[in-house]
Amino acid sequence: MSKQSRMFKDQLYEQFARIGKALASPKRLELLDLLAQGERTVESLTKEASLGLANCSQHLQVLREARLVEARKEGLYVFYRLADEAVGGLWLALRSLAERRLADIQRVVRDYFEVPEALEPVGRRDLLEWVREGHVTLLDVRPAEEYRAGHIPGAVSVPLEELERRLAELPTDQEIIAYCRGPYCVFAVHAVELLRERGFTARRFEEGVPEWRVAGLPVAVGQE
Amino acid sequence: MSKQSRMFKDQLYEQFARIGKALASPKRLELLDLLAQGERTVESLTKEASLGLANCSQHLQVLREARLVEARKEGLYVFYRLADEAVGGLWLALRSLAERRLADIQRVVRDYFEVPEALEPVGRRDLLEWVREGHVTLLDVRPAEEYRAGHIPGAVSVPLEELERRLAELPTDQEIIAYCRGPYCVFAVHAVELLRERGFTARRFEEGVPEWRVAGLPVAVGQE
DNA sequence: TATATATTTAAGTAATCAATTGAGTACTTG
DNA sequence: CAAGTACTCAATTGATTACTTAAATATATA
Repeated sequence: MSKQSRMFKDQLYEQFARIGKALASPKRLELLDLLAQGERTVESLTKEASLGLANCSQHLQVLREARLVEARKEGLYVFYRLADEAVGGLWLALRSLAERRLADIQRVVRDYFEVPEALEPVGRRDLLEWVREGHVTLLDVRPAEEYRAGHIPGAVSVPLEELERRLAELPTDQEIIAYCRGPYCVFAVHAVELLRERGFTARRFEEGVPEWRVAGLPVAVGQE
Repeated sequence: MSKQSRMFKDQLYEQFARIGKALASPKRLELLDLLAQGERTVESLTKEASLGLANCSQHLQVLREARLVEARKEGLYVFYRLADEAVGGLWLALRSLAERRLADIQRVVRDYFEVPEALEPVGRRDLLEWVREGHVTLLDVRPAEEYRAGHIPGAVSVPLEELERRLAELPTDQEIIAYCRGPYCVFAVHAVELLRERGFTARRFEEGVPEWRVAGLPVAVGQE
């Protein structure tokens, strides 16, 4: 092989590896996962991911240099967001490959979730239809900010924190389907537990908005 | 957030990062790219990727620990292959995101390829049909081994190395479409150059078998 | 059984990376 | 303009990583 051709390949794969390197840290993946819910400030990411502020900022720089995220400044705050819908897609592809191939993940999840729930998985199309026809109430239990950044059409926002004192708003004669950030988020699990304790019929929808978006389904933004 | 929940998340993202870390080295990405063409021995990967033998073996171990590749032993040789079709998919997703977001890639490619070719891109479905109806000759110019491991249905194998002395086998009254490993492989570019010099009508199809496979299109295996 | 080949493993070194600390910058509010 | 807040930058630490060389293992062949 020619020296030139080797140089070309080295440069090329070096570039591809910029993305790979950005994906090589658990904390950066957690940040990407959070950003897949919508844009957030550094401070809020810091708290949610249990990072030091400087450390978080540096991880975000790494993601930015790989062009996976972008930032905008508004007053004191810097809001970071995914640079492209395909970034969320890549993250989900990585996650789904890991789920399938790494037995340790299933072990970790089982140890923590231990929720046999036994709910038949809800299909996405079915869900949309049920909601549109008013047969079920779809509950988004994430923080209100994330709901505003994007939610499943027809969903009602009741953040987990407010759920207990807003139970009166919910129907007792209809099934409630709760969702949150995705399969590894516990918000919806807790919501379903609470709802069942209080006599509601409730179950969990395991997917989140990023999965929904990547599947090409409509995502609503803004207030209810 | 509870300490337990933090521990869960740390363990979970740690697992996802196993895949990310495996993708964090240019040489490993090059190995994945080669393996996407079909299984290969360590020695052959070593040469193709310009690596030291021990170094190559170690990179392959890293990929194996991330469960991205698998190995089988046959006599003296160890053959590595992608562990799962989704691994090829993930690699192509990463590559395509990089192509779109990293301006440096376009620069590197332009500097090296400088082939204005001006060929209208051939659609995949069209290509299949033309080949089936005998309107064009589809030429696979990769090493014969890679052809056997998987090729576009209807393609004829003439490795670039053998092309010059096998020109007589090719039609002069029909367009020849050459393809190789994918958009960054130069085999097909050189093949088209040679063919045109010798009076054939030829152009390049930029995709390779991995792209074809991931798109869900049929891939033929074995001899012609 | 001796020898050759393909691969892995071990040990060592230089480079890179994650996280922390403390200082510095940019912006807002009183 | 002074004080506070959000964020970034620089310097340091310890840990991980890439690559090399040399030795070890496994299989085939003479």
